Amino acid sequence: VGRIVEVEAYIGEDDGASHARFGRTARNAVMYGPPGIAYVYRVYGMYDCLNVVTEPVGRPAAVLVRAVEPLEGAELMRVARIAHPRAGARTDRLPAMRLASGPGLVCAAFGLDRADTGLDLCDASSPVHLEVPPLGDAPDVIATARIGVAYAAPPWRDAPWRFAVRGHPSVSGPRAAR
DNA sequence: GCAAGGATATCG
DNA sequence: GATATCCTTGCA
Repeated sequence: VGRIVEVEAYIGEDDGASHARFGRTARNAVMYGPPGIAYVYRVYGMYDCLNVVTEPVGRPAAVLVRAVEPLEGAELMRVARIAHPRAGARTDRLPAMRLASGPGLVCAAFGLDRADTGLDLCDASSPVHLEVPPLGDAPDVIATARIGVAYAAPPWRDAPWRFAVRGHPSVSGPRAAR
């Protein structure tokens, strides 16, 4: 169990940073389907990234889950991280708060891969699903440009569609960027 | 600062 | 069918 603390939004074929920018393909087809479904893709040949499809059928969009704060089962996440082919030599000593601090690490920690594309994340009987957290203090959320989309033309490259809990230790990237 | 590593989309 | 590129990470 974890709390999502960092995400990025990708919306429409117009979005020059989205996988849907070339239109519908075999890889991104699920983005055109109903919302609430998992879209897991592989990047750089070694990491898988979890997205939640959004928007009604026919409108390709998704939210990339970039970082999660472990709430329960952190040591199981660590085991899953160590089992990943790209695990580092220090994964066994990582602070629990950093076990899912990056889009590739979220999937590694939760044991997700591309085969999980299509899962209904709104179904509590699904192997992985979303829950609405208890109502509490409103988190302090910052908005920045999305990571790793330098290839996109403005305004998509600079659109402030990355959202993160300000100063949260589980947010991805170097401490200075959090 | 950069290599690893393979799928993806596009080009020939 | 070949090739440039990629919504990243861990180590030098």
